[in-house]
Amino acid sequence: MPKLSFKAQVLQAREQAILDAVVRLLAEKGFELMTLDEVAAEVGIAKASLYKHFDSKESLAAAAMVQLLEVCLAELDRLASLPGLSAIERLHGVVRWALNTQLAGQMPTLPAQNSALRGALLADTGYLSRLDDVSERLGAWIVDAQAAGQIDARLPIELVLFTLFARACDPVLGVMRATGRYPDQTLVDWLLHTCFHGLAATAVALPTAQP
Amino acid sequence: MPKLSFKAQVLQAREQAILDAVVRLLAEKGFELMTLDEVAAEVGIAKASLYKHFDSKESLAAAAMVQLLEVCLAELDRLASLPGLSAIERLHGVVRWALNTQLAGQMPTLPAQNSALRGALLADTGYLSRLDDVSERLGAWIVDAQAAGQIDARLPIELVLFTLFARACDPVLGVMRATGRYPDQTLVDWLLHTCFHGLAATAVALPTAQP
DNA sequence: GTCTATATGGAGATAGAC
DNA sequence: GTCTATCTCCATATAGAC
Repeated sequence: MPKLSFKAQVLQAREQAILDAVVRLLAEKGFELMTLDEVAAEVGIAKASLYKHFDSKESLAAAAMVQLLEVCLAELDRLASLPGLSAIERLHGVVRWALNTQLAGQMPTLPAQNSALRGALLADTGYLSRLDDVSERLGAWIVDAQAAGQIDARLPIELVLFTLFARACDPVLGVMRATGRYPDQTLVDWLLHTCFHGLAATAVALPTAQP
Repeated sequence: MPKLSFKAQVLQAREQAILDAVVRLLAEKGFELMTLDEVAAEVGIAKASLYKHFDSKESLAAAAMVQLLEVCLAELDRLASLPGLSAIERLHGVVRWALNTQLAGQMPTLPAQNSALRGALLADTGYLSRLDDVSERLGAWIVDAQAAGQIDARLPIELVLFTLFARACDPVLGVMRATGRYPDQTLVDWLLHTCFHGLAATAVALPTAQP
């Protein structure tokens, strides 16, 4: 790739700072309640300057979602590269990563059916292609796990996939955390357990807290 | 109770129509995107007239949420009155009712942590007392189900309770429905199954579609 | 209580100097 | 590209006649 001038590097770093702030604010307040004034304030630039980097609030949020998917894809790469993991163990790893990302305040909730953001995302090919990529790779693991008798083969792949997406932003984590009664990693273990084994009593051991 | 004059009855019917519209719009678009113009249009009255019935958008939404909790309490009454049901069967019944309510477009999503609605709800004693009521009654069933070995006794009651609330508005239902590939009741059965038994393969039979 | 008309404020987006 | 200042729209909320 071409060498970037110092100025271009500064510019890119600023854009990165903007996207980080947007991801955080999307996770904290959601698209509707996030204001560009807040974004500008958090980055430390003028609101008007945001428009030199992005066309609109929607495109700004879409770029942030693309960045999140990139981070997700990197995690999928990491899990895929770990030797000796079964398909279900990789899926556990993804959910654990997602819940920890949520704990870190960096997991936006899924855009509601009616949000203005939804339309922008569906029109953004960069977003869609990465979403497809994530779905394809998770889908393959789901198929493998079903073949291995680890995921219920009576459930359609897409149901499993959407459920994993939904659990990544499960509001239960935030509400339970707000009680202040349990360590973060215990909550992650519990949610991981209820995601794959439900609320019913089972012979399955609860996962023990992992970093 | 005192007999209502005809005029008072008309007034009460109008308030009921308003609350129904608000519940529907809250379910469809959420609090932030719901506008009072829409509410007024749907009811067929002028926007200003809404303010003769309710002080603000927040109090209007809070009244709608109270109404939803009333419907929920009535369903809890109904399930409690059915003879011969075990605690877990009653909990299944509640989740099934919630999912069907969501299918009917009458289940608003939980207010986000940061929403202006949240503050209004936490300040509304009518809402809080009914929420406590629902929580108490579900909590008792959860304790019973844990004692009977039907709900995992290693999970705190509040975790189970919050999970049930979250599953009532699970976005997976709407997304799966949008694919148009599966009958509504099949989706309800699947979500009921994943709520209590998770995504993992089990020896448990899938629930068969119920009305 | 219901209406039409209006006030008010907030947030996305733009203008134009530097 | 960044800034200050401004425009514009839209949604909540209110005024005042009937």
